[in-house]
Amino acid sequence: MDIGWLEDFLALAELRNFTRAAEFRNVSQAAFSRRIQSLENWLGTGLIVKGSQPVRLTEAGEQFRETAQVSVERLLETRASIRGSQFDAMSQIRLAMPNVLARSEFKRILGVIGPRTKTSFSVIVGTTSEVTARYLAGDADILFAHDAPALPTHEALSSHERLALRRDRFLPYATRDAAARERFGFPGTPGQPFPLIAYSQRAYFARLFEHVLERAPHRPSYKVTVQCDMSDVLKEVIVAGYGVGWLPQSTVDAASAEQIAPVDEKDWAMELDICAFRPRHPLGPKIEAVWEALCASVSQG
Amino acid sequence: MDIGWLEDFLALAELRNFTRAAEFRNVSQAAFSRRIQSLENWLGTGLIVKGSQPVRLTEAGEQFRETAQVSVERLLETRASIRGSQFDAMSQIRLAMPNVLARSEFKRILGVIGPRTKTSFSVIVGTTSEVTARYLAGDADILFAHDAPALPTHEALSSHERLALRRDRFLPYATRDAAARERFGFPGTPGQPFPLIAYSQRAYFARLFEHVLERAPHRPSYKVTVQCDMSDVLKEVIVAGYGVGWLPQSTVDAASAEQIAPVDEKDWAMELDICAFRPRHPLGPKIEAVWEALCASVSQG
DNA sequence: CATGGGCCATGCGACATCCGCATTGGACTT
DNA sequence: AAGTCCAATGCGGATGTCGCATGGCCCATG
Repeated sequence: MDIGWLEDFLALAELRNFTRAAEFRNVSQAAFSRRIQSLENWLGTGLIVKGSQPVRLTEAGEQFRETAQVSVERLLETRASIRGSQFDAMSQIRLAMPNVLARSEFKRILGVIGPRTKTSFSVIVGTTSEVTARYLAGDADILFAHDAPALPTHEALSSHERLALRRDRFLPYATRDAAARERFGFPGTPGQPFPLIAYSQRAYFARLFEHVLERAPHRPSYKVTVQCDMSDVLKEVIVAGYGVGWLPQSTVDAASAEQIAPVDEKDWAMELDICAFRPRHPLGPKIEAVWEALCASVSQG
Repeated sequence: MDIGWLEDFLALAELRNFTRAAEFRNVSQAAFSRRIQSLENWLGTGLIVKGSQPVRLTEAGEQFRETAQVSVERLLETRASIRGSQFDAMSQIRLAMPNVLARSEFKRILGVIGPRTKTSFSVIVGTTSEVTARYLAGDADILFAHDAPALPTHEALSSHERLALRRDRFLPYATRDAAARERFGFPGTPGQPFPLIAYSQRAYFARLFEHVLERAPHRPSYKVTVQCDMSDVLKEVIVAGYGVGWLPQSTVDAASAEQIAPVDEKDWAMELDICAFRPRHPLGPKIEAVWEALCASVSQG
């Protein structure tokens, strides 16, 4: 029996919906459903009332929920405590950040925290949801991520300390070539869709994009030209003139800025923060020093 | 993180020896070692002091031991409790027994318990260690097994209720063919080994056999002819005249008794019990009724 | 100091499990 | 009655785990 199953069950008991709970737990709905079945099989009894909407727990499910909660909490707390007492001897600090920040921001972050500490760093990179899950699972000490207050990266991060390092903007870019920009016709009309360089379905930026559309003056019409979950790849495609795509301003360096420019900033941009997250409990002197350096860099401007 | 890892760690903390703990947990030493590593990796710190003999826990290990103990106990207790409250609705009673008992004793057992209950039975069969492990893991309600008080089937069974159903004897058999028996020369001498039909290394009966040898008047010399972990297979080989092999008397039915007979019973036999085991906590009305039927069958003779 | 035995770690190939995708089956809504 | 939302399941592929065999280490013993 995996304690991940317990966490799955707790998420399901909380959200009362397999699909949302699966999303929360960062697995497919299919896998999630089977994990709950595995847990029921281990217990030897059903936890969920079949064919009820929304999900309801059986009597056994209610009884088990408390034990699951207590056990998971105790195990995770003990792990955190042990890790905390080991921090002095810890050889390296583990940072997690999505690919886009690893490329555009890591140098800056290292400039802030590097000089003040003698430890080495281990950097976990991947998609936003991947690194967030790994941070929440305790695989990293500090998480860096884009985060819009209106659209949190992950609900579970709300119980963590959040430090906005600096402002960023998420806005549409296109090549500077006037003829191409004219041809795209952004933001388009229902009859004339513009070519969109889009994020993959599950990416955090895809959710941000949806959010932008919902708050826009009108729903534009578009046709997806290229889809990918890495901003840097999308940027290259935009540079090559294949269409319009949303990028965090921070990823557009001087070289790229010569080739691409924002389109119609006013209505289609979204403010967001580049944030650092850390657990609220003490993390040992070295990591605390790093965190203080981050805080200081913010307050100093 | 699997709670099996926690049970592994608790066994190791208790026994202070990887090899014994692995045996206790019914896995290879290699797998056991890797599971401890997995747990250490999940915790992010070492639990075992490297290069110490016997095994010693680190400070973190001592700290984690208590949490592991509490969490495992709580989870298993809650499972048992939930299962207990579900017993009325339980469709079938789960019996576990080694192959040899499934073939020779199940009919008798069913004759005792079958008439008094209306539920159906699910029978888990396998090697003794397999079914014992599954019973201990909660996959069965009642375990049937051979058990010699001097050589318990599994240490963990000592905390379970034990009911000796009837006596059995573990003793050497050979074909009735006089010429062959003469040729075997059992119990042999250092110079003239007898042909042994032996149990596989890890089988419970292999341990019993070793125990018999240790208590025998002299250490005989033998040569393994055939090795297998199923008594019934060994019996066929003995019938075919390939050598001498130890069998539980209960497996020798009338048909076999015409072809094989014990050899030198006095010094090479061992008394053992055919036992039923059950957890000490209440198990619900149906299973309690079965247990009472078993008890009654013993006291009535 | 050399040797042997007990003990834990690891390379390797085989096997089981778990995952994601796509789809089905079922209940409820419009 | 068609549409929508939701959980369960068949299937192919990836990932992890196992046992076996072996290697390296320490310690006890001659």
